[in-house]
Amino acid sequence: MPTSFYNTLHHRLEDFVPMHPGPDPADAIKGSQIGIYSCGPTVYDYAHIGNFRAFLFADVLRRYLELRGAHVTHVMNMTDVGHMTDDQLADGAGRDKLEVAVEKMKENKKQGKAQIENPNDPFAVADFFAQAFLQDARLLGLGVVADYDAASTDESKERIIPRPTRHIPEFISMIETLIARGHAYIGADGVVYYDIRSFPAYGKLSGNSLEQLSHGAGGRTNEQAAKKHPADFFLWKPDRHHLMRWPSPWGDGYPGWHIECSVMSMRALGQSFDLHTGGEDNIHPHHECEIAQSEGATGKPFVKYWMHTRHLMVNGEKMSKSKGNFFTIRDLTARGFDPVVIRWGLISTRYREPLNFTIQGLYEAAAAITTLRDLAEKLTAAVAAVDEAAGEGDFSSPGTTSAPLHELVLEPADQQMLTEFNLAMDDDLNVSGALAALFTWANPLHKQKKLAYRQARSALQSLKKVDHVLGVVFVDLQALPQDRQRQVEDLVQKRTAARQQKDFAAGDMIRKQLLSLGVEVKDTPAGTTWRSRLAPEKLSQ
RNA sequence: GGCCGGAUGCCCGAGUGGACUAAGGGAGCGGAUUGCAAAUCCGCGAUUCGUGGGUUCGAAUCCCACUCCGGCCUCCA
Repeated sequence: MPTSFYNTLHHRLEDFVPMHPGPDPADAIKGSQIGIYSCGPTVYDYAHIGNFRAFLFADVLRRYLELRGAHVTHVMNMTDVGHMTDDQLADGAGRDKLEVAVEKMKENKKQGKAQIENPNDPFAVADFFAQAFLQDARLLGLGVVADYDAASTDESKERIIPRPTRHIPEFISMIETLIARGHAYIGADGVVYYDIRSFPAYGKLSGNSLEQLSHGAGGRTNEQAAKKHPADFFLWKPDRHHLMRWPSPWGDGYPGWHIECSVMSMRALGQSFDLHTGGEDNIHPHHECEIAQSEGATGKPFVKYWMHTRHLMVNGEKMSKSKGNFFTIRDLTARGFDPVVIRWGLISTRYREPLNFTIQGLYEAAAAITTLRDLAEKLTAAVAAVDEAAGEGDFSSPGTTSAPLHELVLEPADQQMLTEFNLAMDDDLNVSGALAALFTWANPLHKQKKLAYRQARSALQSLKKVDHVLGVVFVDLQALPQDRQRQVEDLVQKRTAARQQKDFAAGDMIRKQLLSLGVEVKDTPAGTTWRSRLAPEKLSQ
């Protein structure tokens, strides 16, 4: 069963074979070294769920390859160079986006809701939103950010999540190379342009020909006397008045918005690497231009597999601020949805299908995750009971058990589930199909009253494996704030007291109160327990 | 105008020629359990896959036409 992905470069499903395969000829992914570069966020504002769909798709890809035994080096940029807002004059007219962000910050400061010390400093503004992004990404469990946090030096962090403003000299040097190799020229206006006619493959990724591009009916490839071809794009633009600017051989100015990914990806992953991901809007022009730049500069094939995710819709419409269907991660967590729910909502639809995001969908996600977490709890308890008796210690933390997890021989049912899960994932990351395999497996376990130790241990191990990809079961939920926790415990006690006196009306009232605090109680023969809900109380009509 | 996707039950969403009397999740309904809940258990629900043709022994799956929806074509994940 070959692993296949849809490669945008060739517009078809292709078997995935890593450039640096593992030792086993029957399974090239196991033990392979795989480089992935993902187009990351721009840090002019808070990232929204649409952005995160793209980042999470890359995360699922990366985690699945890890599950298959690959050593993945995952790189994601964070664009902090201000690019332009105006699409009518594509070659860098209009206002700088960071300039807009700076204005907004200044306005906030005036209104007393200052977010940073000096809102005039574009670097500080970019840094503010970069930190906000990292926070959101941690909540959603992006592996690349975990790598970043675990990295011990600034340089290693910079390889994992590079920031363009820290690599300007490298951009300049690549532009010089492109000029030297005849792929770039200085226009009559002093701007350095890429000469797309020097790179005949330009347009391959999006299925465009140069002919079509020059006659684009969108009318957006504006004729400019300074350029040789209307679709030539700029690499460096001298502009002494630009907010962020750096010295260069072509005058003080700023880089084009494609060069950063060419430079930073090759810097971390080498001149040729396996996978490059992004949103579908990146295909043209961004990735098209990246290929032209990178291959123009090195003369080598740049990326083997290009993967792009479809855009996200909200309630059947394009997400936009004016329609009121624009969500950030903090919007949703503030409403009481746990980040795991958001993660599930964004990954459970296959990346190449358009995703219609709804609040209803988040409730469904919460229900599905709760089922799996309940099962995990049951399995863990069954295993812990025996381990404790045998003095084997805590199974849930690897390394403390006498039998390391990876040496376990799995039960046939578990093995079958993993096989089916992988089969679906091998089919261009069919997450929905993979989840079906998981639930089909989970249901009988749920129903089973008593679990044998062997069975529970094997099942737990299997669930952990698939959760390496899903990242929603064996992760901590958002903790209640201290004061809220005390309030909850107090209420639970009051309820227990009321119930002991058979005052069920009072008890039920308190249960409702707890529900509105995001907490549900469970009465068992052993007593009352409570836990946080993954989704807020549904407003009843 | 060019290029590219999509349409499956109440909702989300697999399935791309025969094991489909269509996976899985959610919501719903009836019953068991419960002080009532939650969780769990048992049971129920698409003779049908946007519409119309065609190919085939056989189609959700292939072909043609049509309708509708969405994306990209130098802001965008």
